Amino acid sequence: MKRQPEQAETGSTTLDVAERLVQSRGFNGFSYADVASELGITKAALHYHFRSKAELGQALIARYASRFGDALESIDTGDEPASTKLQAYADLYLGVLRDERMCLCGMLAAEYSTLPDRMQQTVVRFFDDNYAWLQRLLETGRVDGSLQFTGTAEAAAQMIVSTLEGAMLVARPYRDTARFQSVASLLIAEFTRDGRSVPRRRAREP
Amino acid sequence: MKRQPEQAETGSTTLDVAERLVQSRGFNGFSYADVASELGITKAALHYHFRSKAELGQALIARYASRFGDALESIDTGDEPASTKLQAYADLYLGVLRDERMCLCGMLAAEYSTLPDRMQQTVVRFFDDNYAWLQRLLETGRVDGSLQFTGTAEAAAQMIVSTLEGAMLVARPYRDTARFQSVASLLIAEFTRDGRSVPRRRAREP
DNA sequence: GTCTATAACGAGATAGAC
DNA sequence: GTCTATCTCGTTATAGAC
Repeated sequence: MKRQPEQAETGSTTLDVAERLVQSRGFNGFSYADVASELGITKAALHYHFRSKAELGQALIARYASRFGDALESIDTGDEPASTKLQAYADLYLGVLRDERMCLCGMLAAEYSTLPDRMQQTVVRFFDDNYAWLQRLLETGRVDGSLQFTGTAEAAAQMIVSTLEGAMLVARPYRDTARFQSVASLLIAEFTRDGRSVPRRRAREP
Repeated sequence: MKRQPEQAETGSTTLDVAERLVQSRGFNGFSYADVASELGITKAALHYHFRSKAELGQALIARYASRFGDALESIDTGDEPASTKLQAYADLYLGVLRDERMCLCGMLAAEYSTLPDRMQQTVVRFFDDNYAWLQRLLETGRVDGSLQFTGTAEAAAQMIVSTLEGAMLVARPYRDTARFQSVASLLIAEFTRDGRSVPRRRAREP
C-alpha cells in the first residue's frame, strides 16, 4: 500500500477526504472528482495513488479497522472496570457521530451487496473483530462484577453493536447526538445493573 | 400520483421492483435501466410514470410508509397485551430481513445527505410516526403491566427503533436472520420482565 | 507525482413517432 | 403507454507529456 503525500494546506490526505465522503454520503455517493477537487489535484493524480475505486475503498476500510483496533487496544490497557470500558467503546461511536458521520463499516454494511468482493470480506472482518473484542470485555465484566447480562456474551456483543450502529443510523437525519446518547445510556444501563447512569432504575430483585 | 400498470408475467409493478432494488442496493445503487430491464420495458417508458428518479423515490417512501402504517394499525386492532404487539412490531422487521432487504427508510437514512429534500423530509416523517406509535404502545404496556422500562417512553421508543434497524443493518452481510432474532429477543426481554415471550424461541423458522 | 486530454461507458432525462 | 433515438452530463479509468 502506497504512502500518501501530505497536503500542506489542510493536512488532509486522500484517505482523510475519501473517508469523510464515504461516511457521510456512502461509497456509491462520492466520486474521484469529489476527492480530487477537495485536495486541489486532478482525478488522474488520484488514480496514480489508487488505481481503482475498489482499491481506494479497500484502503479506507483497512485504515479504519486498524485505527479502530488501536482504539480498542488503548481502552484495553487501562485497569478500569469493564463497565467503564464499555462506556468508552460507546464513546468511540459518539465521536464519529459528532462529526456528522456514520460508522464507515456501518455505511458499507448498508451498501454491502454493491461492494467489490474484497471490500465485502473486509467489512465482515471488521464486525467480527468487534464482536470478539466485546465478547472478551463482557466475559471480563462478568468476572469483575461490573457487567451483568443474560444469555451468551456472543449474543450480548451483537446486541451492543446492533444498538450503537442503529442509533447512529437513525440519529443522523435528525442531526441530534442527544438521541444517540439517550439510546447508548439505556443500553449501557442494561449491562450495569446498579444503573447510576439512568434515573429510576427498575427493581429486578431486591 | 399515477397508477401503475400491472405486469402480467410476474405481477411486479415498477414500485415493487424499484423498492426491492433500493432496499438491497440503496437509492444510489440502482438505475432506471435496472428497473426497466426487469420489467421488460424501456427507460423512456419508466420516465412516463415517474418523471424523475426523485419522484420515483418519493413514491417509494410514500407507499412504504403507508403500508407500514397499515401494518401498525392492524397490530393495534388486536386485544393482545402490549408485549405481544411489540413482538409483532419486531416481526415486521424480521419479515423484511428474511427477504434479504434492509428497511427502506433505514437504507435511506444511511444515504440521507445525498437525497432530494422532499425524500429527506419523508424519511424523517416515517421515523417520527414509528416513534409516536411505539410511544403509545409503551405507555399502554406500562398500564396493562405487560411492558416495563425505565425513563421516558420516547427514549424507549428510540431504543427499540435503533436496535431493530441496527440489527438488520449488521445481520444482512452475514445473511443470517438468526443474528437478528437473537438481538430482537434480547431487546424484547428487556421490556418484558417475566421473559416468557423470549427464551430461545425461533418463530416460524424452518 | 501531477498534469492535459480523452476514451469508454452509464446515468438521468427528453423529443417525437406510433 | 411504449417505443427509438438522442442529448448531456458524470463516472471510472488510461495514455502520454512534463
